[in-house]
Amino acid sequence: MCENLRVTSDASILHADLDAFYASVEQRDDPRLRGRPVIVGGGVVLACSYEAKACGVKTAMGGRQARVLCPQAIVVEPRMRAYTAASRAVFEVFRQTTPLVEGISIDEAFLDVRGLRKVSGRPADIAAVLRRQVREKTGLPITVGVAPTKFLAKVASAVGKPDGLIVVPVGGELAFLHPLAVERLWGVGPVTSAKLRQFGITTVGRVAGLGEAALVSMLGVAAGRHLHALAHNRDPRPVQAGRRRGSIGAQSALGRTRQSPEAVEATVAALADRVTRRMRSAGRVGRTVMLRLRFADFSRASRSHTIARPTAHTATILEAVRGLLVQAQPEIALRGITLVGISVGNLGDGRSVQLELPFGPASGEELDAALDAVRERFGSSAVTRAALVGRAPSLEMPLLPD
DNA sequence: TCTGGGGTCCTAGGACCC
DNA sequence: TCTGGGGTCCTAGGACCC
Repeated sequence: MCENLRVTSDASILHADLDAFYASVEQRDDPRLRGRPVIVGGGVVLACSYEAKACGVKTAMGGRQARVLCPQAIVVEPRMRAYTAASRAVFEVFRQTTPLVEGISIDEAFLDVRGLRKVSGRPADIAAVLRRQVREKTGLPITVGVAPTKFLAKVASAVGKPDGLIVVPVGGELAFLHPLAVERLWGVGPVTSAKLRQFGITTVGRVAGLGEAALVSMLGVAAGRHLHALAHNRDPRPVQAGRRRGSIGAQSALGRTRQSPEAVEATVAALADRVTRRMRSAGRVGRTVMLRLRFADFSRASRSHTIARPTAHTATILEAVRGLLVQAQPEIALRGITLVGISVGNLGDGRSVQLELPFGPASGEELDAALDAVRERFGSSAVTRAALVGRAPSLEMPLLPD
């Protein structure tokens, strides 16, 4: 019970983050692009090389603005397959370093190297080797931050970019953190940043100087507590290997010309097909179907529906989406739709069932008794997960082939 | 050529249940 | 008959991340 209280005094978490990932893959694969400003994506900048960043180009910037800032930039179409392959190769290097790898996105991950000291050396040495191996095996530059917490490791890698290694010295965490701008805190975007700056709070140190209550009153309970903890470098989250995502979705921009209802319907059908294919190949099923819309004025809306049984069946998902589309029709007619997306959440693995047992309220002891009863009846591997949902016991059991 | 294509987490209100 | 606490699930919206 007390093992979670173990204190990590060592900087043993690595945050590894590929630099300008898509653009770096393009420069690696086409020598003519090396040393030159490269922009991936025409309508919107998906990624840009450091040469383009030097002109002021940023990720997610409109393509036209990017070209004004950097007229000499070479614009290339994204090649998602190449990026996926490159990502796989990099993650292979991560997993050879330690089994405790938590992928965050296509181009970054946390690695827990605690306990590898005898085998592989200090975390700083492990990080140096990791960077060299990624460069040798994939030809890509990567930045690594090393710190005692996930959050601080991520801050360190951001500060160390590009192609760098930053080790936050033990005992020097707050000295490193406090001079940084508030925007470095995970979870501070444009809205929160504006609120904080309104009160003259521009650095992490100023946030740390505020009481938790003051932050909560400014930003709400969750965000206030979160920021208060981060500003003091309190982040107890462990590196979790094998985390699975909670939803699968796809979306499609429709452009600004008015779409007929039939055209929208056809796009939605294609999206449902794409999403359910991906679900099936990932072996996932889901219950909550969400329709996302964006309108001509860039406002957004969403509609969702939860179906009784989890599924990855295209026709079932599409039927639910059609229903949502009908619901949203008045808004679409009024405001003009420019983007449509669907996603399926509440994902399960399709190989197990959740049982919420029809008795309760339950205590931990009653849950244990229920577990024993099920194991006696179905075998010791029958229950893969047991938890109290509220006061009622919930068991997860593998779905037996029939 | 104004704005891509994925995701996560939190909040708040209402329906519903005991 | 009236009032209440405590809880879950669903829905919609919003902020944020890469």
